[in-house]
Amino acid sequence: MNFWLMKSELDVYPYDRLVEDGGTHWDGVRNYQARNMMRDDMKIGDLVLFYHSNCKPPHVGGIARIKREGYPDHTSWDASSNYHDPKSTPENPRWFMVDLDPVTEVPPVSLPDMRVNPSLEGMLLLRKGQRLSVQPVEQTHFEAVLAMAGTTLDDVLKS
DNA sequence: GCCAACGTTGGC
DNA sequence: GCCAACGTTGGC
Repeated sequence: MNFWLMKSELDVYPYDRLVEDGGTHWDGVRNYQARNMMRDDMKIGDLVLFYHSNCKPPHVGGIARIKREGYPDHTSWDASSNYHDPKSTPENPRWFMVDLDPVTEVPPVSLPDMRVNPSLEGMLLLRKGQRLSVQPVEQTHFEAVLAMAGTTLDDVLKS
């Protein structure tokens, strides 16, 4: 199993919405690194730290799970979509997405708290200047974030 | 609102 | 294939 972090702006698509919707397809990612991870590396059952960006403070607010592996992002060839890319077609899709399910909400684990936790040293999220909205997370880091939220991997897997 | 970091675009 | 210009991300 692999572990990931996915960013969502709090006022655009918060974890609450993922719960209300009973899962969602993660459309609109238009970055090649992020695309490659969604298309090639994310597997059903992988766990995701759901990260709220653009809020004070930014924080992990929930855990999600990959429900469906990478497939073409249909919004990329939808001319009426904000995410439209004229270079992407159904025959030759350029962008991919995955489906996510909510697993459990967690008490907010804030970015400043994560920054000062020695067990998170080296975590991609904490690197200066990183902007990737989809990131791999090492299992030790994933578990350390869960510990900060007062839970464990075992508990999450059972929920 | 600022701006550093980074990715993309397009002229050459 | 280089690189300047530009746009975006996202913390602060």
